[in-house]
This record gives sequence, structure tokens and C-alpha cells, in this order.
Amino acid sequence: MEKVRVRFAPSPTGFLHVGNARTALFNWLFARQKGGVFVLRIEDTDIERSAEKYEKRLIEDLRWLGLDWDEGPDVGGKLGPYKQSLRIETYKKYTQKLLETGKAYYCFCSPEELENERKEALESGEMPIYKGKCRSIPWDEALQRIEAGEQATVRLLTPDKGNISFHDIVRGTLTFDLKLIGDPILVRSSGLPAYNFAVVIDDSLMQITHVIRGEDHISNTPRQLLTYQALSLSPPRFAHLSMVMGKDNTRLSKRHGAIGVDQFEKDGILSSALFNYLALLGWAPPEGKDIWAKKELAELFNLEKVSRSSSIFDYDKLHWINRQHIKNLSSRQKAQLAYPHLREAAFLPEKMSDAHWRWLEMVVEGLIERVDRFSDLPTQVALLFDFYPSEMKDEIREELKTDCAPRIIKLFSEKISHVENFDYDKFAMMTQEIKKETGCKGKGLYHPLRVVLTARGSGLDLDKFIPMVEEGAKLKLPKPLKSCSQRVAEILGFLSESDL
RNA sequence: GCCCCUGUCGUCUAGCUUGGUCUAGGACAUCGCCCUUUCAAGGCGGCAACACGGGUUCAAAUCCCGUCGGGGGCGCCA
Repeated sequence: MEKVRVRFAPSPTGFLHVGNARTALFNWLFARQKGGVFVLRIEDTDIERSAEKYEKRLIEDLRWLGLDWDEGPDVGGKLGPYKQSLRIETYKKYTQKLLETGKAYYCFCSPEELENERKEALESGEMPIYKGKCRSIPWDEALQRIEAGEQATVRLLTPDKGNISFHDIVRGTLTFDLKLIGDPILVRSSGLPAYNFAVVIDDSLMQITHVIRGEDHISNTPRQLLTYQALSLSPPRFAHLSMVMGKDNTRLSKRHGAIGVDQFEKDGILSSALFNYLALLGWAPPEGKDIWAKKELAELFNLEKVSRSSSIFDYDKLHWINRQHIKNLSSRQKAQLAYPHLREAAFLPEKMSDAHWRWLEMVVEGLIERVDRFSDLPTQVALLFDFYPSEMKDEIREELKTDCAPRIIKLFSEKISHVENFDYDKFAMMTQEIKKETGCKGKGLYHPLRVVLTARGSGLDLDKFIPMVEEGAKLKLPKPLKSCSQRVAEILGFLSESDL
């Protein structure tokens, strides 16, 4: 059997959109599953919109997602160059061949003329296609006009009657009426190839066996098939993937949330999680679980099982998957991934000592289960630092109006002021003593202690909170962390007799 | 407007090829309970779908037709 060769062919006009990322991912999955070759090709024939910086960004985004390619502009390969702007001479050669054999012709119609023709067709309820006005211009005359410097495009001569059909791997047989397909422009008047022409030449020369792309290309396929025919080239197989939509079932756009792969990275989504989520959008592995590693997905992928209907991008599910992937990380990895977010929120110094890292690991390990993205971590960490007795809510003061609370607070403040190197063990001993001395227990015992230490009514388990605060208080941090004894001393001034 | 694709819980999907095993399974979300000094996390459970209408058949989510809904395309963009 021939070796599978697939490609992802983005135009460098911006960041990598998750919809495109999924197309790239499915190509990659298919290539790896089949032991084939994955090619990256840059389609930059639209010089107006394409830019070098976008190409770089695209490559970075693709790599971040965990994709690698066997041939491409940055890695080379036998069938390059892998950038359309570098292949202009090749396209010209094929254009010449088509022109000489009469399979294509020069079209001198102006954009305005074509626009009018289109409008008229639309008004009379027809499909707006090129009527073929320049087909009848004799070859000699056309050549003369070209030599005289007249602007012209090159169009493919297509049949007016009959059908053309092809087998789509995800959709089955698709048939199109040829009278609804106008002669497509192969070469623009600028001399640069149009998309439909360049893809055919490139896919053919790069020996692509399977074209896996978005559904928006379905209607281009018959035109491309006709081009293969005119060139006597054999076409690849096609698979058209459904679109990725936003919550309201319209095309996924910025107002739905993050859509650029780099944005997900900034938001603290792990690339393994985005990879996992995207792979499951429109495809399901035989075993119905949700959390998968890249490698497993590559083993199980099956293009024929890909869904035909469009799917909505669900941020909730992505976040849940992200949480599961975070759980599988080591403490060290979690700390490293958390650092940039906490550094940006000014909770951590630029230079981290070993002690800082140890503290960070403890903090992240304790707080990470409360969030599903690293970008949410600063809000949680802020709860460690924020201690505002003066802004304590009335309902919390109310809760202290019990028989136990004043006695507990008094005893605790005395004990903590006499102890050195406070830690959770000492806290546990103190609470046992207080329990005996006051007879208070359970919520009645712990709630006042929590309030005294946090000025809040709820939060982290105290066995986690105390070590985080105590260890943090020993470190030099951009914003100092108050120790438990400091907190107790401070809050006492705000608890008036009436509170107690 | 015309052409093409598509339609299972709110969402992602399993099942559809080869009708019966489907009182339609799983996951996310949501709701409730449990755990717990609080909040999370976690555990357990509930709610929730075959778009609609006709056929075919002993039997249809599964096959056929129509309707309606959604999406895409109709560029000297890709």
C-alpha cells in the first residue's frame, strides 16, 4: 500500500485559530496512525494579507500544541519548497501547459464587468457563475492582446453539462452539477496563482494522498478535480471536516472567548489538554473515556468515524479536561507552570530561591484543585495575602456572638503569643488544649479560629492554610505575607467588646 | 436567491453500515445527597435527547420520501 502523506496548509494571516488547529490535529493524528508523513505547507499567495511574522507564530502555535511535521518550510524535505511564494515558477510551467493544450484560456473581463454579471445573476435568482465570455476569443488574438500588455487572468475551461462526483471519506459520495460550476480563475492578472490552482499543483507534486480539510472547501473540490483532470494528474482522496462553532451556533469568534491557540496557552490551558479536547471534538475513541494522552489518540484515530455534523466548542468541558491533565502533573511541573501567572500578579519575586520554589510547590499543590486553569491561581493565592480585619463582614461578626467564641479567641491569642516557630502541629496541640479548657468543639471551635486567622468565614482547610502562611511569612516576597501571630494580634484590635 | 452539507440529552458523543439486545449508554454542565470546622475537591444519585410528518416492516434512532431547523459555498480570499 502506498505511504500516507497528508498536509496542513494554512495561510499566514494571523494566529492559529482552534478550528484550524483541529484540522491540523486530525491530519497529524491520521498521519501518525497510518505511519505516514505529515507536511506543513504555507499558502502565502495572498500577498496583501500574508506576513512573515504570522508564519512564525503559526509554527510556534502548532509546536506548542504538540504537533510535529516531517516536511515543511522550517524542516525542509525532498518535495519543497513548502511555501507557495517560492513555487511561482512551477505554477507558471503548468499554466503554460494548460494554455497550450487549450484546457485553459485567457480572460480579459474586468473585475467590474464580473461584478455586474454576478449581481444580475443574483437578482434573477441564478447561481452567480462566470458565463464564459472570453472562451471564444481565438488563441492568436488573445496572445496579441497579452503581448500588447493587456491585463488578463487564466481560466480553466470546464464542461457545461453532466455531473462530477467524488468520494469523501467522512461524507460518502458527493455529486455536483457541472452547469453550476463556472470556469475558475487559475492565475490572477498579477500572475500569481489562485488558491484552487496552487493547491492542486502542490498537493500533486508533494504526493499528498489524503486531503483532510474544513467543510468550507467542499464546493472547491469539484473545481480542483477538474483541474487534476485537465492536467492528467490523479487526485488525492478527500475528507471534509465539519466546522467548529461557538455557543450560539455561529462561527467561533472572539466574542465567544479565546479562539487563538496562544490565548489558551496564556489562560493556563495545558497543551496536552487542548490537544485532548480538540481530538474529541467530532471524533470519539472506541472506549468511552475522556482523558487521553496524545500517544494513545494517535494509535486509535479513525478518520472514517469522524462526525459529519458541526460541533460547538465547549469551554466548560475543555476546562474540566484541563483540570484532569493538571492532576497528572508532578508538584514541580505545577509550580513551574504556575510561576508566570503568579509572577505577573506580583506575588512572587523575579529571582526564586530554592526555599521560594519549595513554598510555591506547597501552595500550588494545595490550591490547584480549587481551579481548572493556572490563570485562576492568582485569585486563590490572593486569599492567602489578603487579610482585612477592618472590612470584616457583619455576618461574620454575628457568628462570633456565641458563648464559645470569645473564650476561644482569648485563649488562642495568649497561646500563640507565647509560642515560637508556630506550625500546624502546634496549632493542633493548642486547639486540643482549648477544647479541653472551654468544652467547645466542632464548628463552634474551629470557626472562630478561622475568623481570627483569615478575617473570613470560609476558605482553605486550616491544615493547609497554616503551613502556607507560616512558611510564606519567612520568605522575602514582593508583598509580605503576615504570619498567624501577626494576624491574631492585628485582628484583636478590631474585635470590640460588643463583638465578643 | 441558487447549490452543497448536516440534524440523538443544554453541550460533546455511543448506537445507525448488518432494523429487534435501546424502558437509547457515557462524559461536561446543572440539581440533590454524602464526606467535611467553612469553601472547594471527591463519592453517590436525579433531571434531560432519537427535529417533525409520512411510509416500508411483525418490528425503525437505525431503511425510504417529504417538511422544518442549523451550517457552508456562490471572490482576480484561502
